[in-house]
Amino acid sequence: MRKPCCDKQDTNKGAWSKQEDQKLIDYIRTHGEGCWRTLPRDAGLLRCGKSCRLRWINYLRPDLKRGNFGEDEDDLIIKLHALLGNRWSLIAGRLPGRTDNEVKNYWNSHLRRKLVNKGIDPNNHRLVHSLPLPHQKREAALSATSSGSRSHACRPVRSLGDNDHVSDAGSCFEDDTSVPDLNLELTITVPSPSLSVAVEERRNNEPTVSKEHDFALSPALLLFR
DNA sequence: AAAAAGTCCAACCGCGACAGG
DNA sequence: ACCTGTCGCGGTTGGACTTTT
Repeated sequence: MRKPCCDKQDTNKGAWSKQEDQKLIDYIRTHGEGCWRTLPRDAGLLRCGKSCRLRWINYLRPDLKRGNFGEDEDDLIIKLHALLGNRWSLIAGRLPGRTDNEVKNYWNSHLRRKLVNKGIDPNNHRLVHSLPLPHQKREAALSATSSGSRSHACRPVRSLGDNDHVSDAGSCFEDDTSVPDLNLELTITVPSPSLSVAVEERRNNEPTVSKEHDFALSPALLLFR
């Protein structure tokens, strides 16, 4: 049995108050991020570290770009999802000012439906052969929302066997029914330091089976660099 | 106008990865 | 090599808000 991450009886849960936000902001401004475990106590917050981290990353960080997603961001998310699956942190990493939670929510509430309406299966980004009839569209769209069929989204097909072979890139584009117009080189222009680091690490070290790294040398993804 | 249904999003939970002892 | 603590991620939930009936 795993220990709880913190002493739950002494922590607040639910929505954050303005005072709590301010305490967290003030503390991080002074001391920087890090050591989420001790931060709540040091900052005088009755929250668990996880909760503080989440609040900061998803809501309080000064570099967050809030507001509606643009068409270009939509396209980019769809393309990255086709490539990476539900690895929201990686996808968000390509969208400056967006968080993984925000991207995930946006995908589940908007983009899934958008794809379904275009006759594309959001799970594997392939064209659905029999497009829904107009009266069926709404039903299909609804069933694709987060509250409809929660989860079961696309994971890139991988064969992580003993040799750690990765086949992410081809997973969603294996046949002619996949989304045909992906042009990652044109769309993605700003190299991510973190991704570059990941790739460099992978080059310098022994291969490891790691969530951060296992896609890094995928041929298609090397286009990002 | 009110109830029901649908949507959105902040926050929580559980798990895996990883570092350090 | 194993254990433990911490962090980060993705899945899921709860409830506020909006739209439809």
